[in-house]
Amino acid sequence: MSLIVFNTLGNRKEPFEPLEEGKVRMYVCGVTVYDLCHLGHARANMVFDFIYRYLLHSGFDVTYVRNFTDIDDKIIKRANEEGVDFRVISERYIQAFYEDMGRLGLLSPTFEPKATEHIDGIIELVSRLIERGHAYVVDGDVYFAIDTFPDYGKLSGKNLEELEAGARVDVDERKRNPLDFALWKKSKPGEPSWESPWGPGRPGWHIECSVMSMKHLGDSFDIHGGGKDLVFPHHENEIAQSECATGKIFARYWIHNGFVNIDKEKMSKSLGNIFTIREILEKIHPEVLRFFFAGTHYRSPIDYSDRSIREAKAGLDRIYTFYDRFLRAEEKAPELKEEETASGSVEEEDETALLTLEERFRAAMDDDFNTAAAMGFLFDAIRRLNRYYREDPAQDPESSAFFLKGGEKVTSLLRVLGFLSDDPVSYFRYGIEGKLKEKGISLDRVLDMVREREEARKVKDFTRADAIRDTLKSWGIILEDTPSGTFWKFEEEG
RNA sequence: GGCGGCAUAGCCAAGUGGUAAGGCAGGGGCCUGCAAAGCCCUCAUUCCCCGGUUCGAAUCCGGGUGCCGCCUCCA
Repeated sequence: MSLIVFNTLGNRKEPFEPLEEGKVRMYVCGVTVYDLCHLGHARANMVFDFIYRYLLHSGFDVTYVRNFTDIDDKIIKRANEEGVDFRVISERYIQAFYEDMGRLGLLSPTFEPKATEHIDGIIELVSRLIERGHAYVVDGDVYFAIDTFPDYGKLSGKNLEELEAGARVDVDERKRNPLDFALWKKSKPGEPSWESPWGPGRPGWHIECSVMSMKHLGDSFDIHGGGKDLVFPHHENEIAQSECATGKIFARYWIHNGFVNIDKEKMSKSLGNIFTIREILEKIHPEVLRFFFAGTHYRSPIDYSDRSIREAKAGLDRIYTFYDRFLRAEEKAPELKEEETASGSVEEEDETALLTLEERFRAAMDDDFNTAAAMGFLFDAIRRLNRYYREDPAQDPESSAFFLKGGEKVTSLLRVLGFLSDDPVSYFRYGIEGKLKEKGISLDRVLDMVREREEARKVKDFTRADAIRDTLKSWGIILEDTPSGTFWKFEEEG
């Protein structure tokens, strides 16, 4: 069993063989920090979080680099609008990025370099490209000459004639080829700039990724990732400039994630359907978003809508209900985990299903990180295990032992994908303050009512108990009576 | 116009040429004071259409149709 990944370079699945055995060097294009992160960023980063976590789980020593583009036109524009230094803008959004990604439960990459911290390296790489005849200086700007790289287009599957014919950009007369791109941009007066052999200026967009990836990962490394939209021109250009500078293969496996659509439409500023991560997290638990993303293969487009989120929440609720049962069982009868399995009360089919669970999970993940299939196996296991759950383990130790042992497996695999970072109670009450406030109800009031209802039930005053339950229901609160007490949570909503 | 991708139940979605995972929603039942949660049963003789290859195709090939993405800053 070994990992297969879909490589955009070549457009097919390939066995994954790292340059150095047991070690993976991975670079993922990060964000340009000029605004808050939206759902699309959430998906891209979540997808690579799944990949990162799975590679770690598979035993690889992973060096994961994700950059910040902290100097570019949009940042400058924003800074001008606010009348502040561009660093004020970039720092602000870098902090916001950390907050958002932290809340999404993403593991931190090994390195998170910033473009402005690598200006020397950028100048050096650009100089080398000029020396080697792959770049030329025009009036303070430096361009990469794509005609000097015969492989140009190999990633995106384009050929030069088509590209030139289809070029819609305004043709800059100073470029030798309309598709030549800027490595270094001369700065206009008042713009942030760094000294360089070609005069004051700043790096072009593509060059920073080549410099930062090679600095941390070497001239050649294993995985380079990003959103599908980066294939052309960004990644194509990175390959051109990197391979021309070093004469070596740049990244070997190119992984690109699909887009997020909103109600079947592309997210765009003009449609006004861009949701920021923090806006979404006001309403829904971060893991609901994680579950939502895990449900679709990373290369496919995914459609965000009230309905799809409601369905994702329902699915994750099921997982957390199971997790809650598992924790309770573990607390009640920890010794059962040590019990020998072979027991008459467990169906052979269920026993087998649990024994092969990890294998099936791995096979799915090994097949180009198929999280959706992996989740399917986990749900199958959860359904089977729920049959063996007993409120009182002492009544049926054999079943309970099976439930506990299976639960341990299932929860550990869920954690591989970044789930179960919360405890069940706080999961089910996520956003409680905001929700109660919206309805003008205090938490104490809810707690009192739940207590009062329990009292009423004890004395079999079911009319009173049901009345209270109905009232709570009208506030969107669902009650669950269990032998160990009454539990309450919010019902599903958008 | 060029390049690429996708079309699987009411919805979401996986699917390695061998006889359609899983989730959500729905229906019936068990459990429950009643519920909720959970469990059981049920829910695509069929995978956009038409041909072909094959003993056998959702999976491969050819031709349609329909969506989508990239080619311009974009995750």
